[in-house]
Amino acid sequence: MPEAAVFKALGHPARLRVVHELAEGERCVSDLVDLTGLGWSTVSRHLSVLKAVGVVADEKRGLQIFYRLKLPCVARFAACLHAAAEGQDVRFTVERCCGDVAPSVNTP
Amino acid sequence: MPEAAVFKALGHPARLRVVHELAEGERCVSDLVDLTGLGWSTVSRHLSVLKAVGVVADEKRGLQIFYRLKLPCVARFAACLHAAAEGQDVRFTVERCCGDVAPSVNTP
DNA sequence: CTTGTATTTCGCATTTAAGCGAAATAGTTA
DNA sequence: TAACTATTTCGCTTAAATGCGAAATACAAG
Repeated sequence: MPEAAVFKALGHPARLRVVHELAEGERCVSDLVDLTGLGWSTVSRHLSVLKAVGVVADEKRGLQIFYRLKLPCVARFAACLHAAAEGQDVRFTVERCCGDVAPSVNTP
Repeated sequence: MPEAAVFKALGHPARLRVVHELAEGERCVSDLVDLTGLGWSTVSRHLSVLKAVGVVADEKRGLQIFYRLKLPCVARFAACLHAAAEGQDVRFTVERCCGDVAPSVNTP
């Protein structure tokens, strides 16, 4: 059951917030420190957890390290759960499981 | 970030195995004890975790309590992750986010 | 009403995760 | 090369999760 590690990595509020933020685009560590309100070392550890299971990737450019979302399906699934929690519904076609997709949310 | 609790609940090998098993159909607790090889009290606790976040539901019928998967999208997402881990791809159309769907797996 | 079956709750020991600040690292700019 | 910036690693403390067996609960069958 190796994919349990992915769920586990996402099962922390701060890490999930980071994933949502990265769904909007690349961010450097200091952005994510601001976003979460946690300490540098803590954020760094969270990022290493996400990276270890392949959810994010990092790339050094200039002085900073930029993180990006490697598995977009994670953000879609999170939206699905969020909609389910609100009694709403999400309809979309997944052309490529972990690639781009055009989601839409509707009330039931 | 309330959906983090769902990810957290799924982020344990035994619970994820249970979810996969329930994707095949209803099971009673003793089935899941056999499946996981864990003790009754441990399985019961895992089930209560899954139930608390709305991933499964239980129903007492006769002498036993049957558990069923309440959020099918969980099983689909797990299949997506599994495929991604193997370098494969899953294509499907989600008509209803947490309802039935016809998935298909292909090599890239 | 007593017994038996299926499951959950409790209490405890062990392991694992979270968070922080200090120190280390790596690469940049002066 | 020295100082600076961005980030990670280390060491530590505290909190939470895991697993078990024993006891409790619920309820059906005799």
